[in-house]
Amino acid sequence: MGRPTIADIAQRVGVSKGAVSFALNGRPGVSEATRARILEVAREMNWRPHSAARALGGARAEAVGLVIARPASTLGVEPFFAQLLSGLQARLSRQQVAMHLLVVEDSEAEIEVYREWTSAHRVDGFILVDPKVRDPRFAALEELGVPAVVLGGPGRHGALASVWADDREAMVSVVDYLAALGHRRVAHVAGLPGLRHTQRRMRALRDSVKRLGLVDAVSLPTDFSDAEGAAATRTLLSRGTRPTAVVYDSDVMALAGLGVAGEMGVAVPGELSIVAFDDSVLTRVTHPSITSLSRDTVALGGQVADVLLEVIADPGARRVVKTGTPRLVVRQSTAPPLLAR
Amino acid sequence: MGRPTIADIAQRVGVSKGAVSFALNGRPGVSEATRARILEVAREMNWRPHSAARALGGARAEAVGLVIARPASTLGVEPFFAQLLSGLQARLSRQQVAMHLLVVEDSEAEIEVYREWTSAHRVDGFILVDPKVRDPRFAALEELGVPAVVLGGPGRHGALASVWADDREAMVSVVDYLAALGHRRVAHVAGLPGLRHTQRRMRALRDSVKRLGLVDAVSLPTDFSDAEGAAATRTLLSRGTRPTAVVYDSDVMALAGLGVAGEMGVAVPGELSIVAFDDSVLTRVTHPSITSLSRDTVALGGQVADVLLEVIADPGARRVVKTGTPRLVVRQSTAPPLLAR
DNA sequence: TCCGGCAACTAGAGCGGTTTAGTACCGAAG
DNA sequence: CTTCGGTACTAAACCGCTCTAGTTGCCGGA
Repeated sequence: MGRPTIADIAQRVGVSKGAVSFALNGRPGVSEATRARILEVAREMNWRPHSAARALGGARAEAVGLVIARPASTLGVEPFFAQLLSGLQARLSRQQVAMHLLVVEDSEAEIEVYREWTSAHRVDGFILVDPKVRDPRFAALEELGVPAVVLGGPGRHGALASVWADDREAMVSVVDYLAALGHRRVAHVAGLPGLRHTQRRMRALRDSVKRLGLVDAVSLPTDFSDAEGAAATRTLLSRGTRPTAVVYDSDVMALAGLGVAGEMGVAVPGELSIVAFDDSVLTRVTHPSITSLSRDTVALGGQVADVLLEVIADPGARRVVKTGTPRLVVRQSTAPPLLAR
Repeated sequence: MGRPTIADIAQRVGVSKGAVSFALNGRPGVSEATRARILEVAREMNWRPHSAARALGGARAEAVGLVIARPASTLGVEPFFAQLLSGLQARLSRQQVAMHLLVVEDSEAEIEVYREWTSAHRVDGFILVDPKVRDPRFAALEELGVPAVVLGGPGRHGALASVWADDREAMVSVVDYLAALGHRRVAHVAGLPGLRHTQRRMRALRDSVKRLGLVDAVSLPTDFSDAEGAAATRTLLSRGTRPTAVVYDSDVMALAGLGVAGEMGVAVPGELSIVAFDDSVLTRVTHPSITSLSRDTVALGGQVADVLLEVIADPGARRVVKTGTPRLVVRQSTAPPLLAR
């Protein structure tokens, strides 16, 4: 015989399948004596629920979906995703909720996966990352009527819940700090240009530069890889008038930039100050250590999980949570520019 | 009406459910004309299979499971997992196979999850990581009769498939290299002591030291965290006779060790050579850059996925794949010891 | 003309649960 | 003694799909 089913239990106890179902799900309809007997036999027979069968009946899948439309290789490069996963898992696994993970080519494929997993009751909700400027995924998810939470904001995702950090404020605080140190030419090695938060950071930089009367405000978009981060840094440092400070949209790129500076004989922080927009082990252990905007990505993952579980429990709720604004942790890579004028 | 089912299609086309099922699954039993008509209506109605219903009938879940028994926080710290995931995803998503991911407390909980997901047809197979010295998970998986591949080896996992790298040979090559440079006191900041590969590395170090007639061969176990890596380094460097070279079981710990050396005024590589057992962006971009054993973790993930898919396709197959031995990439953190005697 | 064989299709059981409608029984109230 | 109401339980439908055992109709061959 294969795995025991409730029918097997029912037969052994001498009751009907229905009674067994009631007993196992702790709902009324059986006496305490019978319930105890059924539970005992179930344990004895090593019975376990068949989630597919439950799903057929319309029950929860006890899983959430995370579909990422990036080249699979970026998963490994950026600590961000790993930490996010880490935070998500910490919260989800406490409730015995699993996570369905898939990396796809593009948003179109991503939407297709949303459709499939939803109609197959494979997951109870989705986590949407990397919101883009005109993002077709919002509408798709709303149309499916499936619980979802958008990581990154603010607002404007229709009725979807979201968890977001204030990128604008963060960028402003960085530029303010650099300006206060005496920097007048600040450059920005940005991430993927299609992403909303990249756009927000670029805009915040431009606005700050104007407000503070600084000279330069170039933002170079990249794909977040160390290679493009290094290339962008090389471009910036090869110019006639170099920036005296560079803000990187990720810690990996900042690290790569630091390497390029060393290679080109540009002293950090003497001739060039470096700020990373993301904090991790990497920024702490290098020499010089890198001044970073620190946000607790693991905690962020936890919050996202929380909000998603809430929305799943009560699909009416529209939660928009703003997480703590990343705060600047000053380390050795920033200093007043030597040649301030 | 909710989502369309094959019954809806059948009604619309004017055939039976069975005919629709045959048509959609490309099996004989319907004429080409009918098949075309059914496929068209299915597309028109935006039909998608309900995987739970299929799973009930015993079909593939088109998903594999990865259950990790480590504190969720380590996921974010170590590039290893992120890269592994990256490689796994690259291969799996090509076949539209998803991944069920869960982080649990301990091996016991892990085994329980194996039981549940297996009996619920939630996944078609498992990837087992971090094989331990006396590991109850092998027997559990075999008993369940579910396809699985063990990452780490060699052999001795009963009938389970495995993918492994030769840790012993790798460690030997490191110690040989250090000895050739003139080092006589080599220390080892190891990973979790319960893991098989940690044991193998420790044994390989002891054997090499004996074979080469070196002086010292201490291995300090840690939990892979940067904190314990730093602490272990502090311990080693506080001794009366310091090691002149330290081998770290992970890149994060090597980085932390490098930081500690700087903090204690120990010159690298002058007074201390550092080797990392894992390669990633981290080791490349620091100053000095760190000599590392480089293995392509992303490719490793791909191989694991391949083997698992094979074993799922043909459960009889017992595949044991040995991946390329990590090779030493020499960078700036290793040099002959200044005070060789 | 009749029969065998095959292609094309149908009916319906089955997968493992959940859930609803219905039944049997019991004690208390009228 | 009947009636009511509640508890404890059963039988069976149902979820969406797969798959087997039939059934039908048509064609070719003797």
